[in-house]
Amino acid sequence: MIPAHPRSSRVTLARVAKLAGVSIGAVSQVLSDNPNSRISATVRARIIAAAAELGYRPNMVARTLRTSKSSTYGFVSDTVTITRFATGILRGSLRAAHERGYFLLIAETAGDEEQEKEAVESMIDRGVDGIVFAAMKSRTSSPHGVPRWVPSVNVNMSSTAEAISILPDELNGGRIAVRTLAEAGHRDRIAIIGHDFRGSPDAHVALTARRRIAGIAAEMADRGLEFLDQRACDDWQTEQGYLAMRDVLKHARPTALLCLNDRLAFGAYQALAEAHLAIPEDVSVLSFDDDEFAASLRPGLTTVAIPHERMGVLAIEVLGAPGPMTSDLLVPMALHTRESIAAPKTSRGPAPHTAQDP
Amino acid sequence: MIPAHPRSSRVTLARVAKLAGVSIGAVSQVLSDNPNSRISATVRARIIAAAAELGYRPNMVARTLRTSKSSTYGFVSDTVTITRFATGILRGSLRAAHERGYFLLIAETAGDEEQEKEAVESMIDRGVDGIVFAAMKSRTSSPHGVPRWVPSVNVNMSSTAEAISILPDELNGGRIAVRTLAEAGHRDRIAIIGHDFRGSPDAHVALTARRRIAGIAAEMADRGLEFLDQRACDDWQTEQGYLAMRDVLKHARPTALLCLNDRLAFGAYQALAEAHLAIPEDVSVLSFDDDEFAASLRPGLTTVAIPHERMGVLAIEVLGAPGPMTSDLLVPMALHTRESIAAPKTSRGPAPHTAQDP
DNA sequence: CTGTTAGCGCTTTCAT
DNA sequence: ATGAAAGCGCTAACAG
Repeated sequence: MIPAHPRSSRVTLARVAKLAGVSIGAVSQVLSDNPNSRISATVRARIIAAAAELGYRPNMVARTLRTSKSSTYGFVSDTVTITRFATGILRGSLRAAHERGYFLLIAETAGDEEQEKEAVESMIDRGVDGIVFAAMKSRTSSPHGVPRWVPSVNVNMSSTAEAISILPDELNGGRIAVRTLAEAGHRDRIAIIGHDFRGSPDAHVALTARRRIAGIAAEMADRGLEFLDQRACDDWQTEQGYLAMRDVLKHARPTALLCLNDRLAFGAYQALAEAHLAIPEDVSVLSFDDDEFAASLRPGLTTVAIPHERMGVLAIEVLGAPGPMTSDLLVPMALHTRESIAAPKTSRGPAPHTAQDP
Repeated sequence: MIPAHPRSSRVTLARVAKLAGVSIGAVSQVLSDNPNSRISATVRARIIAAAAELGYRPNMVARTLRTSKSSTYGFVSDTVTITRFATGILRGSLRAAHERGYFLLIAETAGDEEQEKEAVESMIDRGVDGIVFAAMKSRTSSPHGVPRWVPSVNVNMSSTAEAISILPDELNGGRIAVRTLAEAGHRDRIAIIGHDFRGSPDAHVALTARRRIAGIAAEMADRGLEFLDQRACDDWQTEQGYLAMRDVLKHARPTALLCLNDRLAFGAYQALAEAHLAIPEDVSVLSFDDDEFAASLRPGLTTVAIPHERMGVLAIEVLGAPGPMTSDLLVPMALHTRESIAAPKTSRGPAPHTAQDP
C-alpha cells in the first residue's frame, strides 16, 4: 500500500535503492561519499544515475538525527539588524557559512540575558553545530550558558567564557588615524571630538572604543604631538558631534579634525558648513567606522573602517576549525580614503615621518 | 553498558520516563501537550516533575523527523543585510517568528536565480515550514521553484508565482506626500526630484516606485496642482539629488521640494546649503523611505516611511495563517514628521483642504 | 486510562 | 563487495 505522504512524495533513499536495484545502505554509502567502503564502479554509477533521475535530495533532518551534525550554526546578537555594524558581521558569516554548505539560524536578543539563554537553548534543541555571538553594544558579556560541547565564538565582545573573541584591532586603528593626519602634514592644529585626552578616561566608553582611544594617545605621544583642542561627548551621536564642533570653533581654528566615529563626523560636517569652513581645504576630517552614509557625505568622509565582514567570516572559520583556539583574534582596521583630507593650508607638504619635538 | 554519548548526555524522553516510572509514550503525551489523551493528574505531575528535575528539553530534530514540522521558516533575500530596507523586514520577521516559537534560517542570494534555487532546496531539505522571499531590487520575480506544498510569501516583490505578496501602499504614500505639502500651504511652487512628470514614465523605475509616482500624480491632479519644476534622475542616489537640486535652483525658486527618496533628499540638502537656502524657512523638504540617516540630518528630514518591520511581521503571519490567502497585502505608509517642513514664506498659513483651481 | 509498537529517513556496524 | 539490521529521539496509533 502506498501511503499518501504529507510532504508530497519526497524521494528517499529507499526509492533510489529500488530503482537502482540495490540496498538502501549501498545508496547511502555512495551518495554521502563514505570514503571507507568499496562499491563497484558500475553499481556506483547506477546509483548515481538513479538518484539523478529521481531528483533525490537528502533529508537533512534525518541525517542530523543520525549523525548529530546539522550543517547549521546559530547566530545570536543583541541587534542583528539596524546598525551597519551588526549587519556587516552577519553578512560575512552568511557568506562564509554558505561557502561551507552551512546555514545560519538567527536570533535577536535585544541584549536581554533571559532571551539570549532561551535562544541558545532552542538552537541547541535544533542541533546547531556551533553558535556565534555578536554584539553591538556590549562591553564584556557574561557567559551565555552554552554547554562546553557546543563550539562558540564571540564577535565584537570579549566574554568571560572560555570561547575566543574576534575583535577589531582598535589600538592600531587609532594609530592609523593619527598617522594619516600627521603624514598629510597636520601636526599642531589637530582637534579631536568624542574624548578629552586631558581628562580621565570616560567611564561609559565601551571596551573597543577605549582601545581606539589608547591607540590615538599612543601614536600622538610617539610623534610628540598634542591636540589643539578636544571635546568629550557622552554619546557619540550626530547631535553631539555638531555641538562639540561648534564649541571647538569658538575657541580654536584647527586644520584637521579627528572624530571618534562617523556619526560625530557627520555632525561636525554640519557645524563646519554653518561656519562656512570648507572640507578639506580649511579643515580635514577623519573618523572611524565607515558607516553607511560615510560615502554619501560631501566630500566623502575618509574613515578608519571596522572590518565587519571579515570578522563575520572569521567567526565561521573559527567554529569550523578543528582544535579549540587559544587566543583572541584582532582583525586589522583599514583606512578608507575618500576626499575629506588634504594638507593644511598654512604649512604645505607632508611632514617628515619621524617624530620631531617642537 | 552506558555508552559515552557524543552530545554530552542530553536528557531524552527515556530518561524522564524511567525517573517518573512510566512509559516513554506517556511522557511524550504530557510534555508535548497532546490534547486527546487522558493521563491521570498524579502521573502527569510526576512526569512534569521528573522532566524539570532532569532539565529535559525536547530534541527538535527528532520531533521534526517524526512530525514534518520544524518550527523554522526560511528567509531568503537578494540582500538580507546592507540596506535598512532589508534589515527592517528581517527584524520584523524575526520578532514575529520569535513570538510564535519559530526560528529563521537565512540566505542571501545577491539576486542570483541559481543561488536562490539552491537556497530554497537546502532549506526544504532542512524541513522548513515555509519560506519568505524578500527583495530590495527586484521588480517582479520569476517563480522561485518552491514546491506547491511549501507555503511561501513575497515581501516587497510581486511574483508571478501563486504566492501572495506584501507591498507598501505606495500609491497612498505618494498621495500623503503631496497632501502634506499642500496642507502646509505649498501650492504652486513645489519642485520634485527623481522623476519628470511631463515626460514618459522612466522605464528603469522599479514597480513600487512607479506606484509612488502614480500616487503623487493623482493627488496633484485631484488638487489641480502642477509642479514648478521637475528633474528625472536615472539613479536615486545622493549624488544625483545634489546635481538635480543645483539644476533646479538655476531655473526656479521653489518653496517646497519633494524628493522621491531620502538619498536624493540628502543630496538636495547639500545643494541647498551651498546655495545658502535654509530648510525649512526658505524651502521645505519632504521625501520617502525614512532611511537610517533621515533623523540625523539637520534639520531632521520629514519623510513618508516604508513600513519595513510591519511587512516583515505580516510575512510571518501569512505563513502561519491556515488557508491560502487570496489577494496581495498593501501595507500603509506613514508620515514621519521631523523638522524639514514649514509654511512657505510668501503665503503664510495652511492652504484650504479642498482643491482649488488657479 | 496507560504501555507497547511501529516507524520518520538516514548512517553504520556486522554478517554474508 | 554488498545487503540486512539496529537504532538516533520522538509521536501516534493501537492494544491492554
